[in-house]
Amino acid sequence: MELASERSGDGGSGLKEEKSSDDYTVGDAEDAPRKQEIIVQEAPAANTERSKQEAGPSTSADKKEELESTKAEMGAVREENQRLKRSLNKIMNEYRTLEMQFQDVLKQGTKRNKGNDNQEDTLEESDLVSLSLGRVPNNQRNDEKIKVCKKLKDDEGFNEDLTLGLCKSKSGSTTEALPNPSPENSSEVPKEEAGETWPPSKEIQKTIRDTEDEVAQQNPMKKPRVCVRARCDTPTMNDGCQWRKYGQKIAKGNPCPRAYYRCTIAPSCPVRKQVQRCVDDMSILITTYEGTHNHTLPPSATAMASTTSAAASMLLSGSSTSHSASTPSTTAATSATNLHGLNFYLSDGSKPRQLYLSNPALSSSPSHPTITLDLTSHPSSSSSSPFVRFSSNYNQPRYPSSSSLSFSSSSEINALSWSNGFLNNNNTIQPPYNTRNILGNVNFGRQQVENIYQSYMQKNNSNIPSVPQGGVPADTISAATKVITADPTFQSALAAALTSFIGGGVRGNQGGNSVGESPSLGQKKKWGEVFPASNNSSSTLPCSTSKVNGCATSFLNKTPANNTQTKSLMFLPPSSLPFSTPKSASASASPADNSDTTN
DNA sequence: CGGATTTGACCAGCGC
DNA sequence: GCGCTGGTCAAATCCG
Repeated sequence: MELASERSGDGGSGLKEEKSSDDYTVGDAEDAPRKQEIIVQEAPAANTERSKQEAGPSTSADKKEELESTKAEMGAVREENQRLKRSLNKIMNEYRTLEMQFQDVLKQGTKRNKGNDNQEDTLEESDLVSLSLGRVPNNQRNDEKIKVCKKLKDDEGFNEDLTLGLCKSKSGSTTEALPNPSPENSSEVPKEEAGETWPPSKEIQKTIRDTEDEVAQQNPMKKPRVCVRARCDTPTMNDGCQWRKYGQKIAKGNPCPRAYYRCTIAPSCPVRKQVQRCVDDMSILITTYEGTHNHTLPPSATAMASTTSAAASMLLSGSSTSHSASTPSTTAATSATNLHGLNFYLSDGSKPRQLYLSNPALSSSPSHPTITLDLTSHPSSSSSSPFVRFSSNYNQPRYPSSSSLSFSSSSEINALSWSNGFLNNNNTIQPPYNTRNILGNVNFGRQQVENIYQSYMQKNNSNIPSVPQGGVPADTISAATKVITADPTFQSALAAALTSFIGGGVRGNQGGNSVGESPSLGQKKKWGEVFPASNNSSSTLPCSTSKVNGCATSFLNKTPANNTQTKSLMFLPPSSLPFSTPKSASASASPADNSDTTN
């Protein structure tokens, strides 16, 4: 009832109409039980009404009519209920099938790699559903995952296994799920303005702003934000984009000022980012991206762009799904998201949770859905299990969902380059979090990651050179790869995320010949310029907007020392990293690595 | 001199 | 309605 009206009344964006049946079922699923309640509750109410009427002057014909209409109504609701149940069952069957495939691959991989798995992270396993493409220590691990699945399935509020970790998407593209099909969402389509130079005329700027305002008005929901947490000693993180600083403010609760940047690659690009040090750990740089690039991105920026884009899309579609909930504030909403073709199910939670956002200031915008990409290692993970984690965070009760996608190396050996590369420290100060809601937790072994990455890059005709292969059993890799590549949506989604991390490292591995970098961006700064002497973050805090600008994030901080350790995936020598310098917007384009680009 | 950065002022949203 | 806060603007300043 309420549900139906909300759904139909959501016209404006035309989004809902495009939602796949799968998406529907997510929201509907949750509502199914509620509908039953309603049905049950309705009957007595109707009876009461009838009894009142009986006492009154109404005729028996009227009563019959009313009774019949009520019955018909109930019947319709029941039918709808049944339909939803069937849809859910179908989805769950597909999910289980996929899960089984993964389990098989994992078992194969486990047999070959026993002994390397002791280093596996000891995260709150019972709370994480991990789909590991890498090494999985033992079958027990799998059992645990299955248990978790069951546990989740049994979760109250869910009529039928609604808490999916990963699910093949049946719906259309990510953009279809965007509530607001504004130009921002068409980052892949080169815009005419892309060739224009910044600063556009004031008229143009005004026009742009007006347009944005209109869009904003049409969409009460504010733009989703993608928050990237990374250890970084330099004031800003290099993300391959060109940024122009337009403001700085000291936010409440954080002594370090927050810097505001605009994307200057295209004059009309609405993308903005905020950069601030984490108040809890000054070595952590929190970069928040908002908006979607409406222009082509330099190769170096596309990786993170797709990742953040996907993350943003996840938020958007998640929010749209949440809209379907009849009582958002109380629902354990399970939202599905099409993340580059991959459905990330934002699993429920009775309360909104702040995951990984250790900087309240950055998450203070109440109506900004925020997804956090935590590139710092996880506090409770072992030293050899660095994490890169996605977590969405809606600051509203209506978005009580969170999800995480973590990339961790399972074995110490294979984790070397990863952990040393981008996930160097483990002393991240992060708020305690409840992983109960984290359902989609994917662990990848390095080799698997590389294969996925390669596959993705090939698929996308990337210039980025392939990753050198390591010594992981080929069939293990191929098996995992097979499964992954068998599902293009899964592949693309994973790749989108992975490339954002690997990209810089891989390119850098080319010893400065990185093809993917765009010299045009003027990022010709040398390592020394980027990482001025001090490794002491406190002295180089962006707080004071020092002239040091580019930051490859801590991913690379330890790189030089570790280059010799790994036989494959290594992170570049600093000199090959085109970091930005503070003094030029064009220089602030950082083709290197981790970046952001929101879409 | 042109472009980027800095920084105080201004505006809008939100909570009380 | 008022004050607080986040976000943005734009003149001043800096730098190559």
